[in-house]
Amino acid sequence: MSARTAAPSVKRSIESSKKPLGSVPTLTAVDQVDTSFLETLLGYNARRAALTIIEVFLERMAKFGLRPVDFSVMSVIEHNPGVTSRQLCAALNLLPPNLVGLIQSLEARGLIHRRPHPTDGRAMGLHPTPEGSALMQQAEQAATDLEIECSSRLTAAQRKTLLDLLQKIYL
Amino acid sequence: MSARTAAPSVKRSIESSKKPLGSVPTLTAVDQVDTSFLETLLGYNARRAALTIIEVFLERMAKFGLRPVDFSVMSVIEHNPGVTSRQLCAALNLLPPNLVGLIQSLEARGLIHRRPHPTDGRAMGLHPTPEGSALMQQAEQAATDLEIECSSRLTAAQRKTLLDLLQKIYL
DNA sequence: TATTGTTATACTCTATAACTATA
DNA sequence: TATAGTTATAGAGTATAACAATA
Repeated sequence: MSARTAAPSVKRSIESSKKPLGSVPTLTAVDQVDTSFLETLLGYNARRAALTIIEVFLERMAKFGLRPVDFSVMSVIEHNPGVTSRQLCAALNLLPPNLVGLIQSLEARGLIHRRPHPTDGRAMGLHPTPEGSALMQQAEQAATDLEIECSSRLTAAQRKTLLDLLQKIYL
Repeated sequence: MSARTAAPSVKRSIESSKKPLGSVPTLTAVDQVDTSFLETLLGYNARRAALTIIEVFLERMAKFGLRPVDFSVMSVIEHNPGVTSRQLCAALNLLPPNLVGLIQSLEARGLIHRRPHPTDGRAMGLHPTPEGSALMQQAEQAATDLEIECSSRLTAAQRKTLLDLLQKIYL
């Protein structure tokens, strides 16, 4: 790690590499940016990795009209027909107000429909339509494909390890 | 309750041939939400893990007045005095317009100052003030501490493995 | 002509408070 | 009283286009 002493390729008015506290600030140029400290932080690395994958996700999923959260919601509905909005929020860590428009949009597109909950009159069960199921079958395959591509520098065993370790953070 | 629990919490992928298409839609209740498919996706897991850590980050860093991006920017400036905005954008994957207000805010708080770049008249070198350096020394320690807490279910070796694997995704 | 920093702006995402109807 | 779903809205985060000064 080359954290402490900045490595200026272009030194103009530098006398020494140590920083006397009262001295006039030196005008240094940075040739290569050192991010080694940030790279020791899980939060930073997890966020950067997530955003990298999501960027590819957005491109590939555009043809399905599914953003990441749409995809997650549809996937949970597909695998849990009859799930309620409240359950979706708990499972995906979403806030109820932000789910309302999303659900309405999916219903308007004919991908899901809402039916009365069998026991709770306040709740609505969310079910995939045949069109929604067909779409998700394609979308989940596409998601799996792009994930493999994004982790092409990992072996299958490393990929599995990564999944397990990440889940130990948030589950 | 007497609900027909047609949706077991841990189930195989059944659906396709088992669902008579013309049948009356069943009103099913879901007891436990199955998110096993999403949990096979790196993007989903990385995002959930990142958000979990960032949530703690926001709490702990509030007393320093540093949000995640503020912290990242200050950390890079601290370890790379004289770095330019453009270099910051490249290193942290930020967009220049979004950095302007952030830099102005940090400067207004007396945490950094901007000085002419030694060779490029268009650019400004970003330098930490003594106050900024002092703040970051505390903030980086706090960040390291909370990271350790958030990964308390991981051994030191596992934590290192996780960092390495995440960097293979985005670096 | 290309790049740095900047302004203005729009769009998305996320968060909070409060309401309704049912439990 | 508590919960499910909803409405309205505010705030944060992220995106593109265009401009002036400098390379």
